[in-house]
Amino acid sequence: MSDLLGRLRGRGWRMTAQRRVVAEVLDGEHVHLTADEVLARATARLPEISRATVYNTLGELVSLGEVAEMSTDGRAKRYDPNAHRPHHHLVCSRCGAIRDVHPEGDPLTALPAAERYGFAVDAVEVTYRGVCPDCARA
Amino acid sequence: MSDLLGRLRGRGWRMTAQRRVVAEVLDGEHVHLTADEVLARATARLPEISRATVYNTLGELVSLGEVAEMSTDGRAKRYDPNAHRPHHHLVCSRCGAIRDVHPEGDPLTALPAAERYGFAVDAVEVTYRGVCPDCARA
DNA sequence: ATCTCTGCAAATGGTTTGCATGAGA
DNA sequence: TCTCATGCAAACCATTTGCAGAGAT
Repeated sequence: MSDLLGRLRGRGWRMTAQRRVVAEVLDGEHVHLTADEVLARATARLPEISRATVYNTLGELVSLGEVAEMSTDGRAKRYDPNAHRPHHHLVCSRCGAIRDVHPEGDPLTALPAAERYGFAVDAVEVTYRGVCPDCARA
Repeated sequence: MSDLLGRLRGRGWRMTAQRRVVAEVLDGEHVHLTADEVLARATARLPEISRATVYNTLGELVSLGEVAEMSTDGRAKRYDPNAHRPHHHLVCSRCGAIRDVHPEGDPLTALPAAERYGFAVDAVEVTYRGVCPDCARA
């Protein structure tokens, strides 16, 4: 729990039952749910929530900068509530498990000026891929 | 030109007019086309090529390891023919322009063992984001 | 009271698939 | 010849949108 709801309230975000449930479902560490998974968990707590509302709310949280969209693997986008603290991702190539990681050093400095093509670089996304302990054991 | 076709022929890849055109369209440096763009350029050279064939062929090139799929931004996947030489991407946040870049040092070493959660890490994808010179000027 | 969020359902965009035909090795 | 790639169209999946009504501030 990293108090996503508290932060949202502090920003004067309009609160409704649906929006609260989406934020609750999303809050935590190492959480990377798809929109569909968010809908499923939200429906469990509040049956009268609709798919469109989940998408609307996710989109809003993303544009508020409170949730980050990961377009990592094939199909559906995943939503990561840890947008306020920069981190990277470690993904299992077999089962798709995802962990948040914090590399040492500033990844931006790894790109030499000669390789910047005149871009003003201000962010970097890093995804490490490998096999998780559970899959390695099996 | 990095001779994608030559490599494919060398691997005994079944050659047809359609497959050759897709490979030709894709070959080069800093090429990151969507399936739709590949179809458009392929159609210009060979009108009787179909969308399904483009998708089939792209999928096959990806599973052969000759082309890499980038799931970077929002909508459509992009296809990168430089899969044989590891590199990262530099993307313009405004216009979406993409360049291939080659950071110094091994990016894999940037992830401390204590942050690996027991994973056997074997690859890393890096996307730098910033504003390209053209957009900065405007 | 006002402003907007919500639900429904239909539309959209990207990608995949089934099947009969036709071309490669 | 025998296999497999192709084309067409329909299916699919994730996501977006229009609209009328309910709900929050």
